[in-house]
Formats: sequence, C-alpha cells, structure tokens
Amino acid sequence: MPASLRSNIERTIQQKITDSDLEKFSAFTFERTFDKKHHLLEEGQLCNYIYFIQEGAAYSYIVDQKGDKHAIQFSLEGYWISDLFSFYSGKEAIYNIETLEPVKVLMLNKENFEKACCSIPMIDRFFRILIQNAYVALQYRLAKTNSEDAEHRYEEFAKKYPDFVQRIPQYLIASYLGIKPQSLSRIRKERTNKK
Amino acid sequence: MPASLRSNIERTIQQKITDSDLEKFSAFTFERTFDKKHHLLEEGQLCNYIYFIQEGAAYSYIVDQKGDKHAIQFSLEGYWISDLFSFYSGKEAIYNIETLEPVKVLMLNKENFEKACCSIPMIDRFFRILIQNAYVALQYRLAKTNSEDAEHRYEEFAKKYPDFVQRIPQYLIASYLGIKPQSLSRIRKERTNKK
DNA sequence: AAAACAGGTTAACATAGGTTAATAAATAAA
DNA sequence: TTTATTTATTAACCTATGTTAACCTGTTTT
Repeated sequence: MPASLRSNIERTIQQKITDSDLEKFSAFTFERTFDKKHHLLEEGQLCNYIYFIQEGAAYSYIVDQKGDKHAIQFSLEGYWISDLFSFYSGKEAIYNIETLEPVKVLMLNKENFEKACCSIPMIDRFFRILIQNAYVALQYRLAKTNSEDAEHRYEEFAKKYPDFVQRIPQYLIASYLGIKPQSLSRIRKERTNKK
Repeated sequence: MPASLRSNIERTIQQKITDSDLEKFSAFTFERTFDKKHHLLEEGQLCNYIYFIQEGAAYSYIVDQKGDKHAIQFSLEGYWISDLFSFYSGKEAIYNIETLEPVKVLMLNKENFEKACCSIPMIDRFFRILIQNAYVALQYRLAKTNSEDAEHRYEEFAKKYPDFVQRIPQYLIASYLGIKPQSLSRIRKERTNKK
C-alpha cells in the first residue's frame, strides 16, 4: 500500500480512503520494475493493464504515416498511464507506451479492474472521477491547441508542469505541443532573450 | 421515453435496456424547447444540466482573448452536450453552449443525475461508458490535430460526420478544426479541383 | 423592395512554424 | 578516455495557414 497511491486516490475523490479499502484494492494490483526505454505497450498489441507509476517516468505516443512520434501523455510518479481505447474495447492498441526512466509500477489488469470497481465502491468512484478529470483536462488542452500559438502553449505547459520540463526530453515536449523540436528550440531562445 | 434516447443508451452500453429502467430514468429528466441561437449556457455561469438533443443542433465553444470563437463540440439529435467541467466541479463555466437550430432537449440536472446513477445501475454504467468513449475519441482527435495538416483533418471530419458538414456553418467547422474560415474555403476549393 | 445581416469566396500579402542540413553539446557505450 | 549515440541548437530557406479586405449570395428585417 504505497503512500503515493493513497494520496493519488484521496486527492482525486477529495476525501479519505480507509486502510481497509486501500488494502483490498492493493490486493488486485501487482508491482513490477522495468528498465529505461522499455515498451509497456506497443501499437497493435492488446492493452491489458493500467499502470500506476510509483517511481520513474513514462509516456504514450502515436506514430504517424511519416514515422514521426507524437507524444500523447506524460506520466511521472503518482500518475496513471494506459491506452484506454484498447483497455476498454479489447481492440488493438493504436498508441505505444514507453518508459523514459527506470520505473517501478503498480499494474492492474482488466479482470481485476472490474472486480475492484464492483467490490469497492470508493474505487469505482475513484476511477469514474479520474476519467472525468482526464476528459475535462483533455478538452481544455485541445481548446488551447486550437486557439493559441506554440509559444503560449509552451508557456502554459512549463508553468503547469515544471517538473516535466526538467525530466522529459525537449523533442518529446515539442511533439506533445504539436510542433517540431527545432521550433521549440527557437521559441525557448526568443523566450530567454525577452527575460 | 423517446426512442432516440433508448437507442443512444443501448448503442453505448451495447445491450438492451429494460422499459422499466428507461422509464425510471426518463422520470429524472424533463423536456424543453429552445429557439435557434439560444444560449443554453454562457461562460461564467454554473452549468447545472446535461442536455440530450432530441431534435435540432447545438454546439459548445470557447472564446479566446482576441474574441474569436473556437468550437469544442457539435451535437445533433441523439447526442449529449454539456460543460462537464462546470457540471462536475460546480465551478464557473469556461465554455458556452448555443443552439444552431430550434431544439427539443431532455434536461437532466445534477441532483437527478446523481439519483439516477445511484438508483439505476444500468444508467450508472451508461454514463461511465459514455465518458470513457468521449475521452478516447477526444484523445484521438487531439493526436490527429497534432500530427496531420488541416486538409487531412477536414477530410477525416467530412467522412466521419457527413451530416455535420450539411447542417453546421462552415466557419464553425473551421474553428473546430483549428483553422480560419478562409483557409477551409481554400481547402475545399483545392479538394473539388482534385476530384 | 430596400436595406441590413450572415455566411461564403477570392486574392494579395504576411508570418509562424516546417524542412533541411550542419554543428554542438550531452550522455552512454566501449 | 575515446568513441558512439542521442539530444539540442542554429541558420537559410520553404510552405501552409493567417490576415486583410473586397465582393458575392442568400436570408432576415424593415
């Protein structure tokens, strides 16, 4: 029962979770470690797990026709990551998930996910709120992508996720923002010139 | 108990819903009609409802600093629309929702939403799957926004939502795609030249 | 019917960001 | 430490999309 999981749950549902519920839930998960650059999921596979990052960093991405990667989501310790399309639908994944650093993760498979949601109302509630929040955040991100230029998007990103800027390669942040690494480099240069 | 609601629910949960459950749920909703160009929600208000469109069309949008509108979501009959950020959090809306045609809607307020989810497991399940699907679709849309040019995004949009192309003003489709109306007009011209 | 308005098109020009390619800096491997 | 490999920077040039502004069509309003 890692403290980071408890605080993730309590922050999400905005109330305390009992030790008993947390223990019950933990029993459905198992812990594993992976090296840096390990693929937790590759396009075309079935995504059987959702991952909670206890230590390290990972990200999901899609590869376009040209072969370019586009980062979808970054996850440091205390965040969840998965390909929910594949996980929920049972269809082949269109995204990849790869570690950026050695990670220690908690893994929850589909069967246990269902069991946990059915047997622990707090956990059911937790996952519902988790995805509600994710949806709302994603909608906002898309709205910003469609309404602001790359410079503003980077400013907002750097302000919102200062730790990501430290630990995630710049070319991946660029792709997350929908621009090329050279452009982000240019933006950062102009930015430091201003200040 | 409108047939369009039943089929929306059954398509989403991929199974039949009993008349009894549907009736119970319907009792939590009420029906209203609004004129064309009516604001169902304005930025700064609290979003107290989620709307199911029975007839007509509506859309949500955000206004940027320059005063430009950016369409977030379109809803024709058989679709839901709301500002889930405001609805879930109880905070002030950052989006607007406006009708594009006269509409007949079913409205479900927050209190009844909670009651329906607690008392009708099928409905709880329905809303969970609805938002899961919405999240997955949104993630895909963002991935495409970041990886494809405007022409491809429009092609995909027109193929996926041919009825939207018919009924929704082109300048709103442009803003949904993250471009200016003039650019969409240019894209459509080149497109017809090709064929 | 005239006027006003909303939506769409076109064209000339401007610009943010992409492309290519070379180099440098940082990190990992030998 | 030396050599690879990965990541970041820079610059010259290119292109898709934005900007401005004029015009057109169809639809409300008066």
